[in-house]
Amino acid sequence: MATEIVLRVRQYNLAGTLDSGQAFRWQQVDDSWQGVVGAHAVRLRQTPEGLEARTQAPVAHWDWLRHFLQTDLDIAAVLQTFPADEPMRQAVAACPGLRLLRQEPWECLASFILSSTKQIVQIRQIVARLCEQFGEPCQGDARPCPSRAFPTPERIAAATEQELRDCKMGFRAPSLLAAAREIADGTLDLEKIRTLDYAGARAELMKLRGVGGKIADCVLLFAYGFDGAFPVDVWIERALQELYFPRRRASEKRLRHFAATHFGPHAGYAQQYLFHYMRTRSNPAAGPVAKTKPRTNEKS
DNA sequence: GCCCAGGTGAAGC
DNA sequence: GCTTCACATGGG
Repeated sequence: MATEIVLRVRQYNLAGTLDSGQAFRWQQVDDSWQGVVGAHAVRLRQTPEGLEARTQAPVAHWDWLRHFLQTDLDIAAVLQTFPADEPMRQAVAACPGLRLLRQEPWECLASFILSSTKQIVQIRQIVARLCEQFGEPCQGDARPCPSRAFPTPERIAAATEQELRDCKMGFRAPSLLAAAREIADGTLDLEKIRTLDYAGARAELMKLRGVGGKIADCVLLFAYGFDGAFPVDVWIERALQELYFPRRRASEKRLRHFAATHFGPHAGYAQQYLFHYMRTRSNPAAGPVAKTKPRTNEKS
């Protein structure tokens, strides 16, 4: 049993990865990142050797952490499959070592149900309230700040809509409640999703209220490892429009088709680099990003 | 105050 | 098929 390990890994940008809008429970504390993986409260730190991890309570092994962080993935091999165009080159250069995590499906699904038309900072706040309210405390001494596991579907299913709304999730509360109930009563089997192909898995998730194509793709990519899933949100739509179709307005359907054919077998990875690039390329001190509202056929 | 946010679903044409 | 709108809430 141990509480510390160093995971030797290269080309891993821990801060970029934990802060890139795929997971919502990681908080920077000094030079470390504090979060919860399953039932484990853990603190991570980037070192020259790799990633140093410290858990709140002793653990028998570290497979759960390697899996979550995907430290065994050959990122160089993934990058080689990206199209050799200028936007991708810049996106990768903007955050070398950016990775995809492999999250627990329920937590990922629930988090992204809560994500719609919310800024990432607000999603974090809602998820934090939800965990504080309904999550089981993690083992070990949690001072100074309490750490809790993500609440189970059963626990959420047992809550009232008003209790969920009290976590400030607004109109997303009925969707979260319905999803929790379907999983708790076995109507939806999140483990079975693993056995389906991409289209089948996506269709299965989209049966849930409040889960459309975008959220389904996020869950397929961030929790199930469908690398071809390519979530298109407002940032990615803007990225594709500006970087690949600068002269004419492309329909959403056209953008989706382009995304599905241009970025290769690890399109989801490419998407994450583009997303992070778009979100961070503007200098906050220089003011907001120029928001060009999509127009119908700008005259050049 | 105003605009927008890792959207979705329903209603209108 | 496409466009518009409501839906809660809060950051900037």
